[in-house]
Amino acid sequence: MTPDTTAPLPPQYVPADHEPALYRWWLDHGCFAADATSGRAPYVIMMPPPNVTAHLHMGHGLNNAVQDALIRFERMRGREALWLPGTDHAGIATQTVVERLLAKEGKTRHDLGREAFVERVWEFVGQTGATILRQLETIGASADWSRTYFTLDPGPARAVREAFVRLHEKGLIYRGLRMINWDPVALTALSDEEVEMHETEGKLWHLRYPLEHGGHLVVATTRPETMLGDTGIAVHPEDDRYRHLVGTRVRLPLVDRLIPIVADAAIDPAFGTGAVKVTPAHDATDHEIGQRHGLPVLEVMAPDATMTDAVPMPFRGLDRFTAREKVVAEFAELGLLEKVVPHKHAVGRSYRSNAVVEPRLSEQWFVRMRPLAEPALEAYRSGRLRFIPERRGEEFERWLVNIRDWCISRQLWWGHRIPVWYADDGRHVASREDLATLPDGTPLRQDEDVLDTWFSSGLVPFSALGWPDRTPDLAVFHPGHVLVTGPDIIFFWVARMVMLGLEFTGELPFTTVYLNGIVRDPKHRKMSKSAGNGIDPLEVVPRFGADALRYTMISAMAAGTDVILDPNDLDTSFAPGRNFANKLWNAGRFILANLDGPVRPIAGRAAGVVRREELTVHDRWLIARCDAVVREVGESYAKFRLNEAATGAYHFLWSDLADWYIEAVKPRLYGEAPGGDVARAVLVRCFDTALRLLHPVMPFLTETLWKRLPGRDADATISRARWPEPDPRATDDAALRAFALVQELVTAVRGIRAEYGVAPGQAVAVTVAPASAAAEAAFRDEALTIRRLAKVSAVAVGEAAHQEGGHAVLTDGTAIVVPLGDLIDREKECLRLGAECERLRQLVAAQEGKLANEQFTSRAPAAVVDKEREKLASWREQLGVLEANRGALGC
RNA sequence: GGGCGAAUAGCUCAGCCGGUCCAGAGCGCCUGCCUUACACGCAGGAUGUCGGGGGUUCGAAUCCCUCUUCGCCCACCA
Repeated sequence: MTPDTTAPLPPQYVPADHEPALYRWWLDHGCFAADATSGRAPYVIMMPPPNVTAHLHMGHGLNNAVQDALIRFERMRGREALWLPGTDHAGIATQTVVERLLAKEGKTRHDLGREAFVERVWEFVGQTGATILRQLETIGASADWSRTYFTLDPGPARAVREAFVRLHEKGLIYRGLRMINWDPVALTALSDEEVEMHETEGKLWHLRYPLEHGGHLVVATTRPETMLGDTGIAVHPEDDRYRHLVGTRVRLPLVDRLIPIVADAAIDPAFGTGAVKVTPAHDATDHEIGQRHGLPVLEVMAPDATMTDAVPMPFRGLDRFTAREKVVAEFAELGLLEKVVPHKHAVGRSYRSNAVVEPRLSEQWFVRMRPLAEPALEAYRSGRLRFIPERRGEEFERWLVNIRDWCISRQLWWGHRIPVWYADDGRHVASREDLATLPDGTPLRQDEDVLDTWFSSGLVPFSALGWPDRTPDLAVFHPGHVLVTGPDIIFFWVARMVMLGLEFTGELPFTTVYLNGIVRDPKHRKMSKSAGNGIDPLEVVPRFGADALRYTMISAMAAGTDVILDPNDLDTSFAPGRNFANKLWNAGRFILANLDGPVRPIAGRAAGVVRREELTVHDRWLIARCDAVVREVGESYAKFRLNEAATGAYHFLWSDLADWYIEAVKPRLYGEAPGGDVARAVLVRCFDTALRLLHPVMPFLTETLWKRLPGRDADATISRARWPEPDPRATDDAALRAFALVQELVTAVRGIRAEYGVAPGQAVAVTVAPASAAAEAAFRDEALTIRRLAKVSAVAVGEAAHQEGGHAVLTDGTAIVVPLGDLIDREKECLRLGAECERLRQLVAAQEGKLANEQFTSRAPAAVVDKEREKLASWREQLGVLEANRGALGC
């Protein structure tokens, strides 16, 4: 389908009339497809695969808007741009969601069985995955959908097995009984990163443990229920309070078990009572202490965090928190509860189920991280890998320095099943599918567990391109360039990609990590569906348009800073984008409506090219401004300062082009002044440039308008148009200065008009006393502009001081007066001029002081001093003119 | 307990490897305009001890120290 480029344009931009059709047109014309055979320098961005658990929210909107802006920018710059999209199977998250759905039907996954359950999850992700991709389309994502991957598809799955096997063969993957983080709701092990620490106002219970031979010892604990599993007491070896007790025993209350008191240097004598109960089965530190002293490991808590049969009857089967209360109550009853003190401490919770994580001794698979971390650290420290903003790199570094082994097995059904097979005797015999039977034909049993989702995500920069095969895509599009993601997954994902990429491909998967901010509500809470403060992009796009959404977000976000949006006031939140989109639309509408016939080129050797002599001052000014903006915006994009790029183009379009140039040029377009064809040429050329500069941020609107500019054939697309480059020939300081004076003059007259309440329709006269020949020429050349924009009947050159009227002085010292007859109140005018003189006097005095200071003139750079001298001269000039005026008026 | 960041107009924020900032934007506010592109607009305007204090410097929103208030990350003190 080809968007209709001939239909009349309505005065208000209605995004829904253009965006969906245009997106389809882009797809049909292969605008986003990357070509591995083009030979052009590739530019690759790996899309952080959204979880298939739910629909996208504003955070995704922001993240993908940034990526799309970067990829479109590089595509226009001629790179073979590939934005590789995908979705993540999100093991634990997805399984949790589907289990909740099942729970509503009164079922558990065990009712279905593994195979049927997984089948069910596939159904679910088929729906959400499709929805997510459609959402990305609605915001204009120029991803190469032909290469879309899903982390559980056969390709990535093969990569996962290959990676596992290689790490295993290298001795970097091992299985072992370790203290791990256990989620008692999801019933699975978690990695350290998957545990979120929350500061909690808890309690520290001081419990008396009777000594075997009389008296008692007090221990402090935040988890009294674990005392049922105590197998020792530890004190610091140097602690004089307890030194004599080391080697003796206490009788554990409620359980009636004799346990030894041991000395261990890990104990901090200053904390609590200096005596620590040791529960080797349910605490990491305690486990180490227990090992050092040969204390038994007694499991008192089951995987679901209920108390096991290893505890005495009243506690057996109780939930851990019920057991806690009961233990405390019993201690109180027995007079063994010394005291309870408030205690703030960090409690770990599962990032998916939010359950309080329980340390648990468990047999799991681990990746030995130290050897993988070293090359990653080297890459960062050598500067080959950089972060924006930079300080995020320090977090990355610190994490790698303190890295610990990664628990990668999960007791889930949804995910990549661990590629390990066992014989019946429990021997682990193989890690390759083709060896899934023993030589004698006995079938082997595959490990029941699945891998941490992040194991497969960590491979996507190459697994999505066909690795381990040496595909053409892999050869061309790996390694990639920029990764754009949120700071919350630096460790989960970014670090793993870096380490695994270096390990398996020998290359960094990207060289720049751009961390975008987080979308928050006005109370600075992170937006989320569960908190009820989310904004749905699918609600915003139909109302304001994808371009408005994108512009609003990008312009509001300096690198790495958060974006605040009010979900209760979308009109205000998205006003900047909405208003600007409409402005752009109307500027385009105006320009297109005022074109008749072919438009002459303004540069090059083609026939009919506009000669420099044909250009007016405002023509030259706009061209020079445009060139400056091309320079600034290009640099801003290249430096990832997207907010500066967006707002820079915004001000050029709105202020320079629309407010000044279009207004100045109307008489020529309407045939009331000569040079209409030249005006059209300048207008089209600069508007075209502005559209290109804005295209990465506002793809739909810019394409819609650009297609209608003269000389475009049906298949032309701005998405692959050449990015504007600065043109040295466009530099024109004289024109910039001249038109700036005209602008000053117009603004001054408007100010005087408003000050004296001149009716909007009433023209006034103005007399100017130009401070230089250049100023005089500018006012003469732009007389029509001045007359139109300031509603002036005639611009007279002459002595201004003695005239009655509103006075002003421009920065170059040009005096102006607007005679206003009866409207002028001499007293008021004297006051105005007096105040202005006073302001200038102060500036001049301060500046004179500065320049009289020898320290300044001798130490500051000459350029700075010159600049300050110029300022002083300008202020003196202005002051002199104004004072002369006051004198002449008899103030 | 360590480490880091932020505090600039009523609101949301730019600027911050010192002078081009006599401090900017958007939104909001005030005044006047439906001027044949746009009232999602045009023109004009008001509003800031650049968190407090100290220091370095000829010169500081910008660098250093300190305090206050908010965030974030890391951490096995039970």
